[in-house]
Amino acid sequence: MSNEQVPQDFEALKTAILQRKAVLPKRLKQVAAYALDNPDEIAFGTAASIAVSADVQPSTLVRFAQHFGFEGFSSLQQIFRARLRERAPGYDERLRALAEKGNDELESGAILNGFIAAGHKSLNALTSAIDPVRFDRAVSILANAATIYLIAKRRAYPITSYMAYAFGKLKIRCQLVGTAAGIDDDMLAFAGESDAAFAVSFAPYAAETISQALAVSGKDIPVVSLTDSVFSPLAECSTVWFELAEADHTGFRSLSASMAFAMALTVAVAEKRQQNAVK
Amino acid sequence: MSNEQVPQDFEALKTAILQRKAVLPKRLKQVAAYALDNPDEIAFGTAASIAVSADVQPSTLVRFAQHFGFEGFSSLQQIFRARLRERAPGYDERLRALAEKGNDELESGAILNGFIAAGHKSLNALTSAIDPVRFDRAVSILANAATIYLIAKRRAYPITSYMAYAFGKLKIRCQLVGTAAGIDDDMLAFAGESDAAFAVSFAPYAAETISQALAVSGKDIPVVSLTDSVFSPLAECSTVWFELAEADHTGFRSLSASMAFAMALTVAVAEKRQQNAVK
DNA sequence: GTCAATATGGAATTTTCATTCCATTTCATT
DNA sequence: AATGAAATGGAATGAAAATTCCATATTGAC
Repeated sequence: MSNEQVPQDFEALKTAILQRKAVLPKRLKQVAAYALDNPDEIAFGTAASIAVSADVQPSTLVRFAQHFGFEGFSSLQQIFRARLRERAPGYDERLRALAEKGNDELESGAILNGFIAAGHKSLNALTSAIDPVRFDRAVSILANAATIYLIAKRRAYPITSYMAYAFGKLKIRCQLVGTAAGIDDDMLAFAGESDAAFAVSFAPYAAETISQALAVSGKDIPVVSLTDSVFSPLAECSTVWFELAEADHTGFRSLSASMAFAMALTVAVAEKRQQNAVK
Repeated sequence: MSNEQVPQDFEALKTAILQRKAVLPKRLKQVAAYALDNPDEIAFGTAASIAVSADVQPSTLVRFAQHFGFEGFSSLQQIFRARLRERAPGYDERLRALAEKGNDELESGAILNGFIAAGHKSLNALTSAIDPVRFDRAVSILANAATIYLIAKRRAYPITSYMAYAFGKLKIRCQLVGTAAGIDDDMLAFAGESDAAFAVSFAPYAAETISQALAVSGKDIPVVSLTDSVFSPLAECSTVWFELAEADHTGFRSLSASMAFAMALTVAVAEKRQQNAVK
């Protein structure tokens, strides 16, 4: 519709979607979220099948495509297919073999294999999902903080709780926000401009996590965050944020990839601090 | 046409094609070569477009698929699509890449890759380390418990904290032991013979975890445990125990595999409870 | 509250595509 | 060389899919 140019690759499309997501009408926003969260489905599905799983009409998909300047759904789909084509070669067929083997075994064994497979998948996704430059920026921010505030509730809490343990061992000052609901805000009141925060939240986002991250960023304290969708409210109030969708097994998600990410961040921060100290 | 079974994944198909390549008629051989050389084209193209670039008739593609036992071209194509969905660089491949270029990349990026690789390695080890029969026994024990006591400190604490969250969601009664040091023992005093405990501890073993596990097992309460060595004091006082060594990156360990294990155990327990309830 | 503009659902339409069918060619066997 | 069987090309068919269109619903401005 607009005379802006049509996105030619996935990155450009993603940017365009994010830019306009706030202005999009309800159903189109729904499609936008679905598309960015399930790019593979768009690549392989048919308009009808996608419509069902995104819970919209097929015509809405066409409209969505046209809103972004494509001729129709099909040409939009090309972008998602090209993205898959261009992924670096290298295949891990083991995952599939593993998933198959599980079936005739004991049911609980199958469950274990399922989570192992999901873990592998998540870790693989992590490789491509995290931009090293961005990661490095996040590390710098946290490395320069006097105190690192770790904000997470519920499903995300184990991640920061582990980071708190590791930071402690590494002699880096941090404050775990997320235990007793009452005192959290009091702790955050101490945070100042020389500090930084790391917030984690997955859908459905804990309201407290969001409001605390907002409060902190409102005080001009840099916020690094980890979340599972580009539409997360955390993304909006963060200096640097990462999208990491953990693969699920029968609807349940483990934290395999998140834990790897958390540890990498923790160790990288410690490393950078040491470098800074030497200078 | 043969009554061999239809290949279900790309590897099997590839093997089948290579095996029969010599016996294939001219045009089908041509298709075979094209398919293995341009798998991406098969995945995304239409029969017509592929026919043009492979220089055969569309009908030949259908025949080719049927020769290998598929119903038609479309079902063959599914194999090629599945391959793209799941393709991801293998962890050993990544390790090699990491070792090669490691230096000129950003250091923090290398750290992340290191933890991802370690995660893959740990998950792989998990596959062979856990005996399904034993796992099933552990599941039974915990499924029959009125209340599950989750015992863990320090590095192991995030694991049980996540299990506590998941059990809560699944409406399974559990008690997290490991938060405030003072009240732990008081909580455990309530544990009775209809309960069970799950203890996690890695070297250097937290004294409290051990003594609490001992106390519980002394009351004839079954204990399932997760630890990182056969010499762990936890192994001695446990009804069923699992050894899980998490791979490390430059001396630091993440919890990728432990988290997968914990989730598998949690979900398997919930599953078994549901089964028991139906009977 | 009214009206216009925009968005949405769903059926109707058109296009695209895989598959089938059959006439013709190629190949192996004698 | 003759014959039958297998393979091939290409048009015809019918199914499936994307797209369009229109009636209805929703939203926002005054």
